[in-house]
Amino acid sequence: MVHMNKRSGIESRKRILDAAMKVFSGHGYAKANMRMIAKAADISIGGLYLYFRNKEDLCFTLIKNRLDDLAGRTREALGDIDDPAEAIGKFISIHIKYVKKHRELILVQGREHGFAFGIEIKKKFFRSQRKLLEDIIRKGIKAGVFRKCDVEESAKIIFGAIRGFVLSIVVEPDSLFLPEECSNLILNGLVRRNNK
Amino acid sequence: MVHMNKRSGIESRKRILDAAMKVFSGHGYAKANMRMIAKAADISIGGLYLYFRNKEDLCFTLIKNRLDDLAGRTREALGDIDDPAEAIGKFISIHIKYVKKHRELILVQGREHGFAFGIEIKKKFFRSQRKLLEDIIRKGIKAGVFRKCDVEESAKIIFGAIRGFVLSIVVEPDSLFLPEECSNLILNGLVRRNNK
DNA sequence: TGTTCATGTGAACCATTGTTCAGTTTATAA
DNA sequence: TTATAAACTGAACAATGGTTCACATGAACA
Repeated sequence: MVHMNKRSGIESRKRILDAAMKVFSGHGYAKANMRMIAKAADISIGGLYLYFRNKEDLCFTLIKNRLDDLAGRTREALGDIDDPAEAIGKFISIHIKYVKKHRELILVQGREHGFAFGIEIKKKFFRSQRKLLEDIIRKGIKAGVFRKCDVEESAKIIFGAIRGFVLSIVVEPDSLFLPEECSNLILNGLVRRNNK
Repeated sequence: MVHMNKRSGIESRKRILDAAMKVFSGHGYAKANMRMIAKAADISIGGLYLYFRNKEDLCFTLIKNRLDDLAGRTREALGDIDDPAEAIGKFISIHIKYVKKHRELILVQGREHGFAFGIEIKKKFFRSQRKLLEDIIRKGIKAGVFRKCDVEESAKIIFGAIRGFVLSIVVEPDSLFLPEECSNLILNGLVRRNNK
């Protein structure tokens, strides 16, 4: 056995995160174990604990990174859009595209294992995303584009629907869920318009 | 210790299912263990295995029962509704109400533990529910009430949205998600109608 | 009374797994 | 070369938990 130890700490940490991502994704939190992650990261079991307090901390870090990333991308993308309808469409498409790219980790977050870990961080994320939606809706109503409605409740419902799209894509990766179709439904509904 | 054994088998099976429901609901699949279920069902650990092959089989039976029940209720409720818009509303409200009643078990199904158990049964359930939606949409288009659209894709999206409502309610039981508001969005969309 | 069998028991088995810690290795600098 | 500390190792520990099995119980019946 070749000894490959003595690498830079920062690099090892990254390797562990990458490996953990793969292992958690492939097996889920409960069935993934530290030995698998250690092997995948080409480090010893004990080595893992140099960089993460425990299994939970490791998974938590993974989730937090992803959520922060998505939140940042969303804010950024919405920055230069004025049309509320277009903003809603963008909001939806960002989320759908993000899922298709990071399907694996979302599988892990699901409901996996006992309860509440990372629940706080997730709730915070959801709240901030909903706030963005609320801003768009308020703007849309003020501009006369959207119908008058309870802004908070609507944002909650729309974000709920998006969560459903995300979940469906995660569970059935082959299903289409074209962003345009999804936002078309949210924007225009199922009922036929008079002027068409 | 009083010996309470020698009860009818069928009754014991029911007691076990009730107990399992409570325990799985309260702790999730992974953290629930056979000892807890045995105690809650007032039976011995070994006794559990007289009625269910293993932990998975026990949980699977629970889920299957619930899904069959919901599928039956849906079919029944939609039977005597002709108006497509009303049918969509009913479909949504049935699901939302069902979740609020059986929140616990849905928590268990989530994504819990490794992979695929009960996945087949769930997929079958989803397929059949989507079929119901497709029928409603097709009828609505034919009647000129709904806009022309890809029926299958629309059903998938709407069912996806409903899944999101369900998930949101499960995770945040306090949130409202009024059925009327939800179907209003699905039916009419966010954008303001001309005639209003 | 004695036999049968469905029903029930729970200690014990065994595999798994998160975590620790006493010790090893190597880069760096004095 | 030697000392120091950061990086790393993996056997061992301790707890958990699904499952089994040899045995017990009691209702029904001959």
